[in-house]
Amino acid sequence: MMQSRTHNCGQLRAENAGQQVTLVGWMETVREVGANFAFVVLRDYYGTTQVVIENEQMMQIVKGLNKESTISVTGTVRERESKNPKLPTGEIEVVPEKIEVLGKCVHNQLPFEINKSREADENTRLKYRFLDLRNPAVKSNIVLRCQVVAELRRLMTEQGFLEITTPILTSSSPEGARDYLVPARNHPGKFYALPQAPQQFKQLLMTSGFDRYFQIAPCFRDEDARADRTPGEFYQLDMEMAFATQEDVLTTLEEVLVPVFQKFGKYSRVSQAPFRHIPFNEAMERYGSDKPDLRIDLEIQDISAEVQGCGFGPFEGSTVKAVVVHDFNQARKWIDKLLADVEMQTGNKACWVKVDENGALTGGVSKFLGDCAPALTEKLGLKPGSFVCMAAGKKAAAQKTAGVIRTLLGRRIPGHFDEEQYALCWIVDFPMYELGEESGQLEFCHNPFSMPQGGMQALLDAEGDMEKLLAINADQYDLVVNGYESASGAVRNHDPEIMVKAFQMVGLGEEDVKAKFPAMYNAFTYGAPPHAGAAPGVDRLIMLLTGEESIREVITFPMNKNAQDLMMGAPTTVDQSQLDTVHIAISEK
RNA sequence: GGCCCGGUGGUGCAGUCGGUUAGCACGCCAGCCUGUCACGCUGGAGGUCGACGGUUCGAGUCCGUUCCGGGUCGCCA
Repeated sequence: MMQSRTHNCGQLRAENAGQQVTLVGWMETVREVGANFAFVVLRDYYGTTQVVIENEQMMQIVKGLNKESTISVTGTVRERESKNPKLPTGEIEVVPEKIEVLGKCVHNQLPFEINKSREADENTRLKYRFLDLRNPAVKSNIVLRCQVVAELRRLMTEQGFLEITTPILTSSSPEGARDYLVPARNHPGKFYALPQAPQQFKQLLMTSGFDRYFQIAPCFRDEDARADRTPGEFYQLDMEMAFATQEDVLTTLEEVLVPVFQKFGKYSRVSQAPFRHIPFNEAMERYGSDKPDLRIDLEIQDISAEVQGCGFGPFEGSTVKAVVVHDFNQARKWIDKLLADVEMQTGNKACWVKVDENGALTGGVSKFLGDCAPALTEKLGLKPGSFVCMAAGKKAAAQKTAGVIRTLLGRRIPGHFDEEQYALCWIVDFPMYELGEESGQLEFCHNPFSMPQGGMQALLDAEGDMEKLLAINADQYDLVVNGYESASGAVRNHDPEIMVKAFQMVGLGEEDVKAKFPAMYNAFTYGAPPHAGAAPGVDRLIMLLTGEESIREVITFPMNKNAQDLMMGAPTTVDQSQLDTVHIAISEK
């Protein structure tokens, strides 16, 4: 029977000297400094405490154990002869009378050293995640995550929101990401789907009269990973408000998020509410992205008019965007790296010119731009030492490429990136429709749940006029923090007639609405409240708070890029009998 | 699926122009050490250099193919 601990390993101080204590934990290191004389560092969740070994009996026990074994140490607290001011428990040590082995580590060679696990190969870390998490530096992100989630719940609840859980086994939704499917045993050939988001359920809750809903909601999407996007599953602070406007939602979220960034953030500077509102089109023009990093002070300028007719093929008839940096003194090699990185990240080529000491264009594509040099100099405010990086193409491609140029230049050239802060903004007025890249047809830009600005009248006015349709905006908004999309939301379309009309614009009709969203459409015909909501991503929020660049650092048991859980071995094959039960046959190919 | 980067003892890395026995740090093992705390000192074990094929007198190094990982584009209503 294990003896209960009297203290934890982060607790004992000089005033405890003389007390009889029992500590438990992992044997982190053994420093042998003499015959039958050694220091053992005992580690638990709370901290570390030094145990001093002074006799042969204790030495025998310790030497028979591998590091990372769990032990119980009962003994006397003693003030240290040589104190360590760097450690909270550095004033004392425990002189053991009894050491009990609780759980042996039978491996004398660990896959990595616990305190340096962050440097180890990621696959190894993920396979041995339980060891990786013993590292306090790894564990602290998860602890912070728990605290943030608790705080989010507290703040939401304080504002009158109810946390309501919604089904995990539900029906496949026809749009959006790929679904994770679960075969239905009792219904051969039919499938449940895991929810990509509780979108329809929360809107149904609004029609049920729950005024303010939230949920720390698991969401499942079968899409490929990124550094900031875990494959498979992630969590959102999903919320929705009845009889609410866009401003009601934004204000509510500002009241929740500002304190969280202030309390838990790595940086002390946080944008104060109300955050800047940037219309989508303006964001694309000035920053080349709908998730601009406002810590970078560079902006994109349009030089399409200035470079027309200069004779440089790629610029003719194209939209041309430029980012200018003054007092530029990087070498050619640096510029080549920049261009290569832009091409890698966007698939589009960028080009450049510099301004020499006489104010003339030089280098890069300067020989093509001679005729328009005065116009460019005027437009961009060029002066000796200026560097201009340009992107050309269709409007959207040029904007996007220039956006990457802006980010890379801003981060690489000193003086343009004020990193240590949280710069928050709302991107608003997203277009309702867009032209499909492949189809060339009108499509919903984001999702069909959003209310078009101007409602039914706007749709009627624009009907049949592609230009006007493309100009219709939705009451849809994203929260952007330091260049990351951190939340997405909208004022929903709660009116079945407007919903049908909105679908008609993309060549669909009432039957399609009913087929795709049967429950919601039906519910809305029974008197629906206008409602609006949003869903901040929890994982990304924790990433921002901790300053981690990989989302896997803030997930307790993450999968790798290929959506495999290396620790559990998922996904796995299953017995034929299990397959038979759910009516699944595996094809050979 | 495309593109970029990487793969060298348990871990992290170096390895020049293709040339002797593949080097360093940490970890591991043994010995020494009574105040360490990134303990120190001495010695030792541990590697089919991701895999296959090619060029060559000779390949960790060059070429081709392939596998694996990360990043990115597509994708993510």
